Amino acid sequence: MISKKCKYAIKALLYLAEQQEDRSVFSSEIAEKENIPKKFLEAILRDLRNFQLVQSRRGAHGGYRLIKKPEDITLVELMRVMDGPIALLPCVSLNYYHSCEECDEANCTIKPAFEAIRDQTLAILKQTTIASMRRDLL
Amino acid sequence: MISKKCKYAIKALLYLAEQQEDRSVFSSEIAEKENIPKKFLEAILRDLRNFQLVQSRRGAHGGYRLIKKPEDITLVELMRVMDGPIALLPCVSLNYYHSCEECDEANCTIKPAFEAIRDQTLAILKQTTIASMRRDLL
DNA sequence: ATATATCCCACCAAATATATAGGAATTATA
DNA sequence: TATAATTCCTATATATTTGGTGGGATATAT
Repeated sequence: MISKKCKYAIKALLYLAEQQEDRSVFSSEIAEKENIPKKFLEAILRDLRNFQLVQSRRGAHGGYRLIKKPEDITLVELMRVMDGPIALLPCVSLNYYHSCEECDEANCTIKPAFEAIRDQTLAILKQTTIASMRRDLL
Repeated sequence: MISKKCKYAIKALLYLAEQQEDRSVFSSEIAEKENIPKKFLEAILRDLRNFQLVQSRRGAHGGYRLIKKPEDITLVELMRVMDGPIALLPCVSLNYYHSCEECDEANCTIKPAFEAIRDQTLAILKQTTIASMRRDLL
């Protein structure tokens, strides 16, 4: 399962992707339209800004807009920054590796299987982008 | 990520699969060899027994043994009983479906993408079995 | 100035993950 | 039949993660 945080992030990005070019959107508008708790969404948008996916502007007429092309925002990237590793075991994670502690990694019997699963999972998740999920283009 | 519970379950089943036919193994032996907390492992083995994967016997000369063929124990089955849904969203889960509450499911824009991901993920996880992970057969 | 938005920090409750403790029930065997 | 060894069961403990909320500082347009 992805976290609600990640799901909200996807929905927020989709909402931004569906706007006219150069239109900024308030977090309150996204929160209302997508049914996302306002304060929680603010924190998520801040994250998305820190990860260089959206741009923000304060004050009256402020808001958020995409700064990365929807077709370049992959689900795998989003899941990694919001939820962490894609891999099913810490010891086979490409971006969040750490040892399993309780097992002898060199002789770990389940590692090869989980590496294969990781690679196949990554292939799937890289295909899905914000652009590919746009409701108005389905 | 899978939980430690699920990882321990996989390792315990693998250990059992590697024994001579009809040899029962104590939980204490598995715990020691696989570096799994003893009491935690007991609870996991009880679960595995309830799910009809292993058979247990009490008292002296008791222990556990597999009652399902290693090639018939798939990772997908194990992950489901230990950790719950495979799907990334509750609304696309085949075995643990529940609605997302905050969204209008009929018009949900991200659902189709996550259904596709679910199907591809299931295909991968069904291929991996306890038999396919046996260290002595690699 | 004022209204409006984002930004930031601290906190919080509930759920989940990861166990541990203590002892009851069962079984083989001396 | 006493004993030792093992599983079985319930309750409890602790840490981490998840999913938020509150208050107010900061920036911006008018």
